[in-house]
Amino acid sequence: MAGGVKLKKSSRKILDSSKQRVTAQRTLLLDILRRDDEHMDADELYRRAKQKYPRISLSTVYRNLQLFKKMGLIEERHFAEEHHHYEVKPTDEHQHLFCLDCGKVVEFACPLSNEFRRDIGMRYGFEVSGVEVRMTGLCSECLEEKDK
Amino acid sequence: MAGGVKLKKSSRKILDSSKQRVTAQRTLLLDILRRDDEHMDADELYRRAKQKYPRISLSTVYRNLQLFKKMGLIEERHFAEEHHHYEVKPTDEHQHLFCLDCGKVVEFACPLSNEFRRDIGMRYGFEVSGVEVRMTGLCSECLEEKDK
DNA sequence: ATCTTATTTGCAAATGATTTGCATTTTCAT
DNA sequence: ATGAAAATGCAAATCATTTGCAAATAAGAT
Repeated sequence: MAGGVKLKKSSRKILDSSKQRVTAQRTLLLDILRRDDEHMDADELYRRAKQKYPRISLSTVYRNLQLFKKMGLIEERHFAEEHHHYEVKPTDEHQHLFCLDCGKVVEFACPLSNEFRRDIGMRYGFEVSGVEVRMTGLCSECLEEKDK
Repeated sequence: MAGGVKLKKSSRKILDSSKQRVTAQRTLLLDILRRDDEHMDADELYRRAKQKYPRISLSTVYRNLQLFKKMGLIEERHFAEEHHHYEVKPTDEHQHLFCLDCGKVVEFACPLSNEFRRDIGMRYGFEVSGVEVRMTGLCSECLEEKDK
């Protein structure tokens, strides 16, 4: 198996079929985001992109993040820090739980959120398009750590 | 009834009894936050404080917001923007719904969140201390606006 | 009421994340 | 292949927030 990790559809194709210009940098960035799907921040993405394409600039990273966001490919998350994190738009909705001590982020499914969305939307006359649930606390490891 | 708007307990007392130094600036800032309880950002708080105390500096605002946060008096909200909003810690938990078009923020009660918190905490071995639900969408007015 | 010292303040400069202007390069439809 | 429109890299700008430092002030001891 030559090549690398597989992606269902090549990032090139995604870009091409949404009539966005296909540049090496843009394709690479989308590849990384789709392959290493974590909660990456702009700088981390930049560092990873540089490994393959050392001349890439941070502005290009930011500009493409904006584009992917507009295209609906990724979502921007506002965690407790001052910078943002991005993740490929999940087909299966999931929410975040994170540890205030070690910063670990756990994703969890939240089947209630749809029901919920409808209920709240109705009540306030909103057409709700997104639900985000963030829980914070201490993970088991950090709790143990504390008990010492 | 002379004076102004009433606060259950004076901000001065709150500060004093938690052995924080009571300065004019600090008291004023806490007063404003408690009185005009909205989702204020640092700059808005600064502007309002300057009306009473024109010499106050923005750093003082930021430094005291940090302090109030540590004291558990206020909470920092990370909305979609690049700056933060603050609100007096609500005794009754509530969540946020907001309009992507006009920016309006609606608070709603979310009785489910406690049930929820326990369930998720259990499942992942977390001791969950905070739940935040953010819904985004379009409010009725902006929806109408669109239909024109 | 005054002295003493640690804290807080205001200001200006620093920082960190993100954006922008511009000259150059690249893509893509012709 | 050619040219207009869009994307890139770089450096400088911007925006929110933080920090260093000297001067001002609060609170406890005298």
